[in-house]
Amino acid sequence: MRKLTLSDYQALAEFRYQIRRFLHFSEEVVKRAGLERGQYQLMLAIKGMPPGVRPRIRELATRMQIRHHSAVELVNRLEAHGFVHRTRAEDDRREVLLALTPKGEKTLGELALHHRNQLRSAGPELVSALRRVMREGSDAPIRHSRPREERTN
Amino acid sequence: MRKLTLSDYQALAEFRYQIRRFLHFSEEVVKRAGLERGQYQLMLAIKGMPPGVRPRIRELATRMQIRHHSAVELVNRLEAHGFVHRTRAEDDRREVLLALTPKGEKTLGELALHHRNQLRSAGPELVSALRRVMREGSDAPIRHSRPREERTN
DNA sequence: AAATATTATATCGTAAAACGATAGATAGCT
DNA sequence: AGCTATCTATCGTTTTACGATATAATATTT
Repeated sequence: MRKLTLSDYQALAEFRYQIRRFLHFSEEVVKRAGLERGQYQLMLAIKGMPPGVRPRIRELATRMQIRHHSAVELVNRLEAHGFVHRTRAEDDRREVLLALTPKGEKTLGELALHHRNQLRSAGPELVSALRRVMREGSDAPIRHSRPREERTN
Repeated sequence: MRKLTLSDYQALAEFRYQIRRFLHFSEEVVKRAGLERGQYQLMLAIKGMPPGVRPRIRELATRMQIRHHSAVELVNRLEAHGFVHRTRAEDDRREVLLALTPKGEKTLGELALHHRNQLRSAGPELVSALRRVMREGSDAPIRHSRPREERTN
């Protein structure tokens, strides 16, 4: 808990590497489909919104962990390209509700499928990298006597 | 395999959310320490480089999944702030080897500790979100008869 | 009901991080 | 030696998010 060992650093670095690999993959696929990286994620957030939550701008901003006005800009671009459309909420007319257009549905469907497949194959490595971060330097003392073989590939 | 169910989308979206939460946390902590977000990661990559690999620019670019010249710029800024220093490799004088300065070591140490603690607490959610992505829509048919309760919190 | 505060969305100018194109320097090959 | 590949660097640009600020609708207070 006090200080980190070299193995801790390696675990953290490996985890970061795995995340960046996934994100990099994502960016590639998304760009090849003609979208910005955030656009896919926002569409996914709309479609995959937890049940019972209305897809407002603010809600999406939270899910994206960005400021609401950054979400606005993203939605502007998505709408301009016909992936999404806005509708004012009837009850609270400040709210703007987002929905995917058929075009958006189609594009999202293809991209999401790619992503799931990628995660199916890259998932285990990601999990084990994270597990190692969580495990390293735990209360249980590290067995220096028999260092575990860590394979990078 | 063919098409995605709503549950698939929710799983993917939840996973993305968890990742963004972690990255957002990271960015906050890093910025509060006066660094850019990439700077911590690059220092981590130097320190946590797999054993036997020399910390060249190119190697770090790979680990960061960015172009080498983006890594160059990052290193420029890191060096300018005294976190890192370059040395030419003796044998191959094209190579630039990176090393952390004492200041860099100290800053990295603190940040890495925060990150590990965060991953200790947020890790399980991340793992389960990923697990769900991997599991959903598997060969095993989905039991529509008794829908599983998914809790979001 | 008017005044005020709060919440939701939007606009504008700016900054940071990465990129593409390109250059320069060293090493390896024939 | 000359050609090619590799490693690092520079420059100008794009992208993405941000801060500051604005507008509109709703809620609260007096």
